[in-house]
Amino acid sequence: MSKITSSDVAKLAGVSQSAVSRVFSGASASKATQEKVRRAATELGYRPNVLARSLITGRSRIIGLVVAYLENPFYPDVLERMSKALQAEGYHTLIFMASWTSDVDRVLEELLDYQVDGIIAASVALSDGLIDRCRGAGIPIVLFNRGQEEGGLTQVTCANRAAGAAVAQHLMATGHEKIAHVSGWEGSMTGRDRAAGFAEALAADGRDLKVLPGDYDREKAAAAACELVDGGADAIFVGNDHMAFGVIDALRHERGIAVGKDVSVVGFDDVPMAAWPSYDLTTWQQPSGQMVEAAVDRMMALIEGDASPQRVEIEGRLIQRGSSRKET
Amino acid sequence: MSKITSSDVAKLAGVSQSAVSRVFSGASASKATQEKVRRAATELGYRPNVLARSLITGRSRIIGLVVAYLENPFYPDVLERMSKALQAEGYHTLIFMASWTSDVDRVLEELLDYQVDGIIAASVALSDGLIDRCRGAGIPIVLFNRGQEEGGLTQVTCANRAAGAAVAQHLMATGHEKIAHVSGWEGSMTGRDRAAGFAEALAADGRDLKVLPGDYDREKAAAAACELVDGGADAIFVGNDHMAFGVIDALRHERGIAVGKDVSVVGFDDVPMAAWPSYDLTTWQQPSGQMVEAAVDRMMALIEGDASPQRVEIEGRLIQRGSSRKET
DNA sequence: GCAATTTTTGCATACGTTTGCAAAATCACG
DNA sequence: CGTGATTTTGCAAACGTATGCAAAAATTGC
Repeated sequence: MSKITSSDVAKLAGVSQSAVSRVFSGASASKATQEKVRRAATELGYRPNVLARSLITGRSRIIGLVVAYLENPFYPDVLERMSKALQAEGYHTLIFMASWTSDVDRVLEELLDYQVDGIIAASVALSDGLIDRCRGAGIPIVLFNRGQEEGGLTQVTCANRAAGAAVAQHLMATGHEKIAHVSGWEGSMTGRDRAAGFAEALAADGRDLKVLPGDYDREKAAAAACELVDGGADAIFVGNDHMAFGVIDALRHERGIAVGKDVSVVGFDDVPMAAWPSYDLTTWQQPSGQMVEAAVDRMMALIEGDASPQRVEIEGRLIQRGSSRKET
Repeated sequence: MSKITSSDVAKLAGVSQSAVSRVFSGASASKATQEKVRRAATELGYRPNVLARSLITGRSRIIGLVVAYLENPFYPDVLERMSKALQAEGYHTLIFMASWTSDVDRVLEELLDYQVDGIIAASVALSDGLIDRCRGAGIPIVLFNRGQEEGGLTQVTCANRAAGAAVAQHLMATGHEKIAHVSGWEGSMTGRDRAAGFAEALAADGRDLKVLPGDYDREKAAAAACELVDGGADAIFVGNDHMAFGVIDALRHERGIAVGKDVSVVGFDDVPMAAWPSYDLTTWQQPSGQMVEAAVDRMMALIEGDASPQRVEIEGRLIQRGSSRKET
């Protein structure tokens, strides 16, 4: 049973505890002591206690990552990238599942108890009270793939509005007549922006648009799509890939529709599965790598203190595949 | 800028700092002080500093979760459940990505630096040195969905051998002649057990078996399956669902094979996607809920100290769907 | 080889809690 | 109301580290 402390190492190395601390925290120390301390440390198997260190430095090198649901494969991908990117910066990830059932606030309070150096909220809305609290405690927040009007928070998203518009342009250019939309969740700005951009572009061409809510739910989206097609739609823009797969399955297997011929389906995200031949989904690519990079970069800047809240928008691009008609 | 400590609360409440501590750590305190302290605490917005508490109690209420890759949708599901289950027990999850590129050991050392109360390793092998180290430090380890001969560790897996055998029985009973297997990774006991059980059951019936390695990689598995089918196979058992989807896609779109008629494909895991009509995959169900429950339960017992290493095997069952022939 | 300067070192304190101990307060009960 | 038993309370010492400060050692210039 071991609890090796810096004092133990100090004793063995014949130096003071402070010397050991200095060697491991990278402060100045002579070659001689460096050597002695390192030797003693490896002999005893000593490693500094991060918690004790945090207590005194006031920085835990822990980032709290709040994520709502991992059913949509976009988020596991983001989680993996995020965790690795933070690891590379010497930070670690304390993860919190904020299923819309449990209230986010209580969960976030617990996060704060761990003295996290920052919070990244992926696809989760934060209450104003919480935001104030974090600001008071000097804990930076970065919103990932979710915008929020209030709070003046740093946020990293795709250029959703422009993307929605671009998808609309594409569908019009490829000769679709009755264009419809299965939207995300009304409470998410991300979803609203996509829908708004899409609607604007159609309106600019004098077309009207039928929208049904999908709420990021596969089944609900599938049902909505069926209803839209029954109403004569020949193109459906779906709020994300995860729903789009459900839509394709339903159209194909419940309605017997040839997706990509009779009806075009376009998704959003470009998760790996979108490239699989069974779906071959035309979709707007959200470059998760770039987005994660930006989020981590902003977080680091905020922690260093030399940054003010900022809205980062990553472009992305349309990936044309077989689920949508190519020619007019 | 706030850093409200128990002393601040004590001052406001007119009691000693220890009194505050006692109220928040659930020790005995009179109704009167309870009241005074709580009032003062909420007024100041005080919450105990978990790190400081951990330093003295020696328990961080953090569990380190090591996970290799989230590409296989089985793991996001597990991660979500695990994190929630631990949250419910008052623990939190520090996540570590151990991509086979970065060496697991270094990553785990960092985990230990955070004084985690336990480590759950999902689908990751631990070096003997690491295991000794953890045992020395009294940190319990639970292996999830991965066995390990050595080390005498607690592990939670599916009854892989029996499951493999059952799949073989099923394929024989439904009249398949040339049965083949795309295996997982040789380095994983989980994969080896499934393959072994499968092979044994076939051998018991006097049949031989062609096996090609899939290494849990979608593309590699797809190529292997094509090769097997070219060699005349009429049934393929694939080491997990994630690979099976690749296999189905390849057979269907590259070879033009009617999966479920010409060739049967059986997977392992029963991830949600397996039920989607585009794949409709016959597969062995690993009850992730039960497995997570067992893993967390074992972990709690180990932390309490009243448990010895144990191997838990969850049964699971075959889910018959359209990717395999039903009748003989 | 000596004074002036720089680097290295140890001492002591602080970080925000929990907890053993003994004193103080409260309670039960004749 | 007094005595003994019980509960509540404050004091002070931990937990394992970082760091300001002053003393000691090493380095430099001449």
